[in-house]
Amino acid sequence: MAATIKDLARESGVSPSTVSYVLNNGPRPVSRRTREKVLAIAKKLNYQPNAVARGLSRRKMDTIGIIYTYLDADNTDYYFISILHGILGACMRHSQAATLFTSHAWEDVPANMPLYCNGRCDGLIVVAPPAYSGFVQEFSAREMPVVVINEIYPDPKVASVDIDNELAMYEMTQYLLSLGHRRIALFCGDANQSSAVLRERGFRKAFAEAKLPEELFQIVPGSYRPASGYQNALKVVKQPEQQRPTALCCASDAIAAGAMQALIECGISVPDQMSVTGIDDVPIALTTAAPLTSIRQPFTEIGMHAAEFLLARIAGDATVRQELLPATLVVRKSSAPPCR
Amino acid sequence: MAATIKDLARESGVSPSTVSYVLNNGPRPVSRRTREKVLAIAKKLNYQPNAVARGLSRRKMDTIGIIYTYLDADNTDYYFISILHGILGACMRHSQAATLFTSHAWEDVPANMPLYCNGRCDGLIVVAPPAYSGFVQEFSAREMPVVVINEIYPDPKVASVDIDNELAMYEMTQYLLSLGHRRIALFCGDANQSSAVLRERGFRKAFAEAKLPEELFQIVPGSYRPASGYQNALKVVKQPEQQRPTALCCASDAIAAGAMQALIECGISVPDQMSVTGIDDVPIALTTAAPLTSIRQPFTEIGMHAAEFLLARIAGDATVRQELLPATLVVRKSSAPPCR
DNA sequence: AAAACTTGTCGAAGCGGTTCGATAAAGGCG
DNA sequence: CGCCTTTATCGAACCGCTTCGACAAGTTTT
Repeated sequence: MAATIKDLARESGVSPSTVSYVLNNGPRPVSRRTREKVLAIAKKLNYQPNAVARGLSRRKMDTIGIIYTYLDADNTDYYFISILHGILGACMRHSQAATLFTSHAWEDVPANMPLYCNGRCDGLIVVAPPAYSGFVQEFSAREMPVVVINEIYPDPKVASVDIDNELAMYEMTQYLLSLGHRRIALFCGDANQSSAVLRERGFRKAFAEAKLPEELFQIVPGSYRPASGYQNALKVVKQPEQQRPTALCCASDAIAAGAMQALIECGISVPDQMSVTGIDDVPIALTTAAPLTSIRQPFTEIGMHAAEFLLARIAGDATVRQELLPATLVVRKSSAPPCR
Repeated sequence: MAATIKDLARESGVSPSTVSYVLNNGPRPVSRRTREKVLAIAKKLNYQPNAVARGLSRRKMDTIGIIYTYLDADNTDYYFISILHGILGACMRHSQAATLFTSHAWEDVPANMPLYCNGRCDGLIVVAPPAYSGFVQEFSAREMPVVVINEIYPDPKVASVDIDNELAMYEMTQYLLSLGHRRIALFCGDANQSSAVLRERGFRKAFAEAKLPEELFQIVPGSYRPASGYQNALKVVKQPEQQRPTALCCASDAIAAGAMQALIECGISVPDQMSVTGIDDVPIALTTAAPLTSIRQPFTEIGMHAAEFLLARIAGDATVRQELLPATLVVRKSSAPPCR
């Protein structure tokens, strides 16, 4: 069995409390002789403090929880793992552990609320919940610090990290317009994600500012998955060539990859006959038939900042931050001026 | 503050121990009246047992740990997230939490040994460590149950889950030979992963059984990343057409995607001028210029089985299982008979 | 009817730490 | 040299829950 603080106390001839003071460097001073003796014995016994006992006593487990749902591997793989990487990096730097909570659907989350708040975690990061989910505020009611990733929560008391989705799509649309495209289709993401709503808004804004008539663009609802892009592309392709858009502006790289697959199958070459753009800049963007023009999301930073915010709040910092991180346009070969 | 078992006891006029018996259905019997009274109060106070106190008392946290390293997002994204999905699914079914431990390199893992064994976790899953890492056995020495994913550990006392890598590559090679290919290049994965070693062995075995001379195949060392496939493909392409292989048999889809990118850039069409195959069957296999012929790894099942094994051991089952899960060939458009 | 269980409950100890109050020894100061 | 402060240590209480021993009351067994 693992050595306990009592074993150390007995072996080194001092009381358990003194051992504790040595191990934690305080809060009471310890004489040099005692300190060295205890540390030597600790090393000899290969002592490791029990995190659970420590957590119970301090009411702090040095652990944060991460809540997400496994929607669809095609969609969430790179996105989630990169954010996770950012979160875990920050956790490691601060010697914190991370516990993962998953469920099949966001609807299951409220029922598990007690699970998240049973003392195991000191705070929570919620990754990409549906727009403005109500359960987020319940955590505050339970005095559980929370940071939301992937949307800026309307309640300024909820910390959140995201990119400026509206601006991102605004810039992408402007870029396509600057190439000379006039008829552009927007392939939207899941309407229940605030990112999808904001991206659509950015798209419309660019058109409005360019004073182009609404007839020129098509807003095609869908989801963030490749299948959505595939199906929507097939529909668009059926349109008579006069009305057909010259560019598909997709709300994600996954959508764009699906769309491009459909175009290839229909014998439409990218970018000669059709430009295609995505958002996210995930690895899939590099392996499509024509590498994707996209907007790079700083996933790792997003995760890292979220974790840093959360840890600061847990440590007592009362400021609630809501942060938009910069996203940058990456031009590749899937976009070109229209040939018509 | 959250209600404790003492609050319940006071409110319902019984002792804390009786409350505990009610909440846990035992181990002592409780009268129906008392039970109902306590449960009513618990509901009224929105009581949630503190997992940390419970864990300390029972010496069981209902948590498993997952150890992995974040090598490279291009490589590990889908692979890891799918395994994670399988693990978490099993955890949720058994009401267990999962804590993630990451580090930049496997070399850092031994130093963190105490962190993994400080009472936080009841057992560990190690995902894809370098071949036969020594630290795995240290866990056994600390009486910490462990399951290794991605290799069958030589020590039969270490539980492990994997596919039959040798057989998988053997079948893929046989398939290419059956198409009529004779000159085939194997693009290997990281030599320190046992999967890479076994896949190479399967490749050689197929050639040996077909009684084909060794001159016909080329074994090209590399890593599991796309860049490795890209660079190795560029080298292969430079060979005079007479000696150049007619098929690139890649040890992973990521390698194959990189290789295909290079072939496209060199104007070599797949599969007409060159067949390309992968292993893993991850989403990237569907978005390459020609969809990849690959071998499907049951990632989710691998994770699920690993978690089930681990939880069974934690629950007291002494049997140590080492399991090979079936992997299946998926033929797509990146492979065809050679044209020469 | 006494002995032997069973049922239902309580108090106390324990899990492995942290931390507060008390205390003794050592050092500083007028 | 007393008085006060600082330093170093100990014992005990506590974090919130589980579980064991004890015991009273009710139920069987012999």
